[in-house]
Amino acid sequence: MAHAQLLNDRSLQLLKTLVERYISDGQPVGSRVLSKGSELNLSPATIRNVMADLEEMGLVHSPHTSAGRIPTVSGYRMFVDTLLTFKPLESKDLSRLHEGLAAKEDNSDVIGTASRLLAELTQMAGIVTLPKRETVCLRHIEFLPLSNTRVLVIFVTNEQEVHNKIIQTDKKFSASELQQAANYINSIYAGRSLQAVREAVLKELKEDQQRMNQGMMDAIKIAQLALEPNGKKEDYVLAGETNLMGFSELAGRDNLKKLFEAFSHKQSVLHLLDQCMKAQGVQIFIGEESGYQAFDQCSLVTSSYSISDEVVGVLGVIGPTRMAYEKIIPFVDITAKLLGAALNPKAATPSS
Amino acid sequence: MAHAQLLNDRSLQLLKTLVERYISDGQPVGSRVLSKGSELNLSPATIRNVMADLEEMGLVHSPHTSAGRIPTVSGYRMFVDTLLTFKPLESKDLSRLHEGLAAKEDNSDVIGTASRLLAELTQMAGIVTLPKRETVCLRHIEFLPLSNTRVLVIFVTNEQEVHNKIIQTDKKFSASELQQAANYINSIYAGRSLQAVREAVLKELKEDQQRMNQGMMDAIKIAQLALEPNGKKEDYVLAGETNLMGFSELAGRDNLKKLFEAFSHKQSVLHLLDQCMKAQGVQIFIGEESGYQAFDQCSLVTSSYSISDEVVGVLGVIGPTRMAYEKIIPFVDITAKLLGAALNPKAATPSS
DNA sequence: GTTTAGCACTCATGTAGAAAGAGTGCTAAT
DNA sequence: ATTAGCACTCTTTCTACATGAGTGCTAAAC
Repeated sequence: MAHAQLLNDRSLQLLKTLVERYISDGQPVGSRVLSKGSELNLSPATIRNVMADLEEMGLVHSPHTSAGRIPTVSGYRMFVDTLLTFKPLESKDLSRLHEGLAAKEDNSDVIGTASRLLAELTQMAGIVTLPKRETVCLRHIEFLPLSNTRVLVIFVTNEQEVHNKIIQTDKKFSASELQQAANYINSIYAGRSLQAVREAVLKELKEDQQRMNQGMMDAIKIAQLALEPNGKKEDYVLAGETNLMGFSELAGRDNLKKLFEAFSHKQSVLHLLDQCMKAQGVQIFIGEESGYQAFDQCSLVTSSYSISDEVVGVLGVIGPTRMAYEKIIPFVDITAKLLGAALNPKAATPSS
Repeated sequence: MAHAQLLNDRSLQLLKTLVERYISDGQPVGSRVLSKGSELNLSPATIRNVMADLEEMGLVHSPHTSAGRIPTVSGYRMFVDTLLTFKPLESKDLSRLHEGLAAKEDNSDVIGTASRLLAELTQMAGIVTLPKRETVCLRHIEFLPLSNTRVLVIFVTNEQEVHNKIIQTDKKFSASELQQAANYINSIYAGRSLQAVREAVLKELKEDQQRMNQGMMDAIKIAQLALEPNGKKEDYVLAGETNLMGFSELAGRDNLKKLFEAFSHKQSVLHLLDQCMKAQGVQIFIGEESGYQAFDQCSLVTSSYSISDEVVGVLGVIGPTRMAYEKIIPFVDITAKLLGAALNPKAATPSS
């Protein structure tokens, strides 16, 4: 029977124009407009037949009997995967990006800027995870005594990232003892990766206790506490959430509320972004595909970004499923590349 | 004529019950319910007369001819200023507060906790500014060379607050030169207030150039750059914004959007909070009183909080004008006191 | 066999009017 | 000064009905 080739070129062509139309108008699209709006010269009746097929295959669906069709998640998926024809970035957007993400000497808030640019230029929400390098170099470490056995640890990594934490030591140390310990650690381990330092310290603790004097022992013990993996506080910078409040399709019920709650809990969002990090290049979650109810009405277009070929973070755009994928996808792609470039240390050549 | 004593006790009593009623029900309240709901045994007709008076005075207003009355901003103002009978905190709220704001050894995120507690227990949005002390003590300072003439400055203030910034120096310094400079500054200025250090450094620069050697000169110059007032980055922690999305009175039009945009710009909010800081004790902005359009539909109940009698920040609650002031006001008041106590350094007595 | 015209049918949307309900303002009686 | 009574206004809700968009199906046309 005729069902043998349901998914022929013509159906796909029609699906494509349907999705495009729905994205631009936001209204269910009927056979009439589709008949006029497509290259194919087909009558509405024929279109209706095709539509029935598409609906049977779950690519399209009707809110009610006498409305047009709107794409389902699978419909969108097929659209972005195989039918999409990308549109190049508008040059004004491109120049805004270049201007905002130019590699700067002063380490101003590039991540924040990227997020804001994503939001501003797409009129949706922008999101950028903080870069997290696997290999973090210890540059310098410092211990300061606080009350009792508490010690304030400050350490600098990767040339200019400052971290600090408070640890509890076994016994009370004086300022000068701590100073000595820090000197010891700095002299031996500065320049090596945190990971390596951690391992070396643990090894020292286990094996070589005999041949060390008390000062070295103390230093090693303190360092061990100080460099304990830090319950990795990943984080992201969100911008333009308010843009999402303009979309009527999100406004319904407490959709918007759920979404914003997800934003402030961060947990699930981070998990979602983590998945995107694994995949090289642009990654897209449409509606329920994300697996998080709060995002049911949203699509997420992301791309990982890299510093000197090492993937260190993810950035993307959050908006209604009905978004202009053909523009957004290249946009996110380029932004990721520019951000990577802006963060690249070798780009810190003297300028101006 | 009778108008001579428009604002007698009875009118005020009626205004009070009207506001209370409107706050609890959210519906315009008419003469009938007011007649039954008040101690005074008055007929609806009498009430209507009083209402007409109150309306004439701008304390109350009618959405349309045949609806009841709702309080105007002035009405609310009169209510909170002179009519309000506070309700004590519910004991479970109180214990939640104590539990969350107990003075802790580890400097966990007390500010964030306070904000979240405010939000959670009031079911509105909580806001807390970061504490900003006038007298900040320099504890320790450190300089690290970066590329070229850039230097990473790390300084610790008030026992355990770590700050860092990057400065541009005139000439390139080696690590050991910087180390010396830091030692010099630490040995002379540690323990004194930042303000004092800044002044002393400037004075040295102007006057005593002769009697110093090159190392001291360098140290002073670097310190001067490092301690330049830092374009004060005041900030606040907001929590539970999403609670605001539940209130229908805020949802109308793009009210909510404006409000959230204000939250993310921070500027105007900070200015508003600054005003609250000046006034000791609880401060209230009702609706338009704030002067910011975004807050037109909101009320803001704040209180400054202090560390050892020095006002260092503001905290508060943001919600619809129709909020339960009689509970919120004492609540904010107590929270401010508890937060102050939790931040008090002398509370860091050894425990557990 | 595919495409199309025609037609009955469904369903959302919009309009109009009627009835109900709530609350007021005013007047006159208490 | 207070209150009962009453006419009036305005919102809300419901029904009925028309409109229009879009469909599914069938039978004719290509």
